[in-house]
Amino acid sequence: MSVIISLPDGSKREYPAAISALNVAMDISPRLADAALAAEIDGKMCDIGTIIDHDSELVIHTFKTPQGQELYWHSTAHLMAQAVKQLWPEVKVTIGPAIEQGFYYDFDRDEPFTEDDLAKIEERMKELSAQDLPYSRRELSKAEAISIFDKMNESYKIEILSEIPDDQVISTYTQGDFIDLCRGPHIPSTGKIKAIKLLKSSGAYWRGDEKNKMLKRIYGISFPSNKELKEYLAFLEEAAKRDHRKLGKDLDLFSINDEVGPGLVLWHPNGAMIRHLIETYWKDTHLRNGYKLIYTPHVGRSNLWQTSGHLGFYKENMYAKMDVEGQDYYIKPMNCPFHLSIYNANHHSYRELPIRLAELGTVYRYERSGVLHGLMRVRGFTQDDAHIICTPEQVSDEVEKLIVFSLDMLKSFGFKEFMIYLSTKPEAAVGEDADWEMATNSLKASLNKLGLEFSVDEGGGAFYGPKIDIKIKDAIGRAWQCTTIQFDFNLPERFDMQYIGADNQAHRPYMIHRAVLGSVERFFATLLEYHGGNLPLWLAPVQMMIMPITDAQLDYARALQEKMLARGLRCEIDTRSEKIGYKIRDAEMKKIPYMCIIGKKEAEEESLTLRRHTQGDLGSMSFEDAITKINSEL
RNA sequence: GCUCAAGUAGCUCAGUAGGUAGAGCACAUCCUUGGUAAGGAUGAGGUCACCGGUUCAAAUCCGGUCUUGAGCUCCA
Repeated sequence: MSVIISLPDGSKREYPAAISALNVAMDISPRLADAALAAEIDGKMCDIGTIIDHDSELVIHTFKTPQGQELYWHSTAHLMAQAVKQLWPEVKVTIGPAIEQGFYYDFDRDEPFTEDDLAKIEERMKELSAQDLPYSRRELSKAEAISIFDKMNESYKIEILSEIPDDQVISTYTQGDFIDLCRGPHIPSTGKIKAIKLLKSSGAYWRGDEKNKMLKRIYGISFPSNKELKEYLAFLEEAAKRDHRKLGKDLDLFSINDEVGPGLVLWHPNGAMIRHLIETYWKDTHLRNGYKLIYTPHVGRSNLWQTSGHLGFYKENMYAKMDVEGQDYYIKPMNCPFHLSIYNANHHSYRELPIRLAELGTVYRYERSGVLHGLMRVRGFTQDDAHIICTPEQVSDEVEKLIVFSLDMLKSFGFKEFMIYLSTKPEAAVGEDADWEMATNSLKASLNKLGLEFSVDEGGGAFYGPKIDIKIKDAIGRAWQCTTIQFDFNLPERFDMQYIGADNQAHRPYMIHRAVLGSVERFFATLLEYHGGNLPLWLAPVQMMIMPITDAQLDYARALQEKMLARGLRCEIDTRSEKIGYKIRDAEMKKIPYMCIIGKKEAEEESLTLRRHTQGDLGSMSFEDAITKINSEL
């Protein structure tokens, strides 16, 4: 009985009898066999040693495929657990999955793992890797599994087992003296894990629930070669340099201080200038795209929040009420109720729709202290908020415009890669099914029409409507939400919003709630990290520094500055009595895009010498040539 | 909010058998007027996060509070 195996490149191989995936890999090339970590047989992930006894499609996974990496890191997590159990037998193991970059394992241990502990564990892992222990799979019944882990006093494993259906086949993986409950598959042996680095330890709740016990988590990463590990560590180092908190301090952009309060941002002049430029651009773009700008108060009476429902479902995130002449007021965590109040101030005809109300609205939310993070998570922030109120017929057109509008705006700040998510109806939701369907479909249809790739988060929508989120990555690959486009079936109802249709009847409009940048603070942070502090010329707070070689050129420098300012360039002069090298170094470190150096020669010729940050000397030229050159970059 | 770690000059950091603080950069003044990433001298600058305790004596040891960081959880 022969076995025909189809490979991803479309080729087929025939074998006279059943054969292991590893042997097929060997047959293709010994190098592949060496790199092989697991097999995907007819779409199912299996150990590389799995015997194939019928015609199948086979994919061999190595560290080069995402699935291969995942297994590799998962197996490394097992290796780490083995090392920990050998060093501290009393520690209980819980779970240890692979994550996007590496793996972690949660342990139940009273004392935290110290730096020294991590080093010890890493050392032991290397020893175990050198022993090249095979990961061997064993299938057994639930009862058998329970008895094994019960003997080892691994109560967390018992808890996991107790939740698995009785008839399901349970598998364990053993390497050396370590046995773990695991679905698998795993890499063939510990020897494949060549380079290991344990990165940090921290606390984590059992099953992510803060009512449960706090476990001790260790994060790590591993690679098939030291070279790859080194590259990864270098990447982390590079990323740290781009951290917006560091750049914010170095470039004197913003600060957050204890006296003022955590999560509340102070914008210094340089940061404020960048923010001003972002906001001005934002307003212009919105006006050009049919939005109306509005302004609304920072506080509002409690009945407003009663109507909106925020006091019911959002109270935990709101600051405590304040008393104003016996009335309760709240500082706003959202802009929507104000925007809707503006809509409701007048009667509206279907002829006016869509109405697009936009505001850079500053909101305050009480965030738990542990979640604050630079400008990314703060307690007071400005949403680039807008509400689009339209008729059912206008919905898909509006959604499509909105997606294009959002992506265009993000692109104009230099961003190129986005992750798009579509979130659909959750279990508990308000609104008619027909509305949900119509809204979700128009979101999906628009994304498809625009040829955009997106992932669907089934049931991930807000209770009041489906949404599209666009995320941007920060320096170390963490994704942060910027754009959110959300349907809202809740507030139009609660605020009894209406428009008069062609039939002279009152109708309920559709409402889309959206933010493109998300919040100015978060966007500013991602922008800064994305550009590593080297902002595009149009966003640089100081675009040019004029540097006279000696004091003799000061007058010429001032005249030049005036001419630059008149042409709209943000330009300053370094008048300090320092050498040119010193001034240049200073301007380079402040990441000022253009340096304009003038000495005796330039003053006599009425010319200037330009230098571009990150590029160096551009040579001497006339004032007009310099302006032309600079303008070409704007 | 929880776990762990940390908080010393504007910034980056030294400072443990407890004995009332130190460097570099930045800043000020003076000298120097020097052509593409740090010229020299002098000086000023600190309630060692805050509150309490132990001690003859606390940046240092103990307790509490605040803040920051890494996570958990949550979100723009």
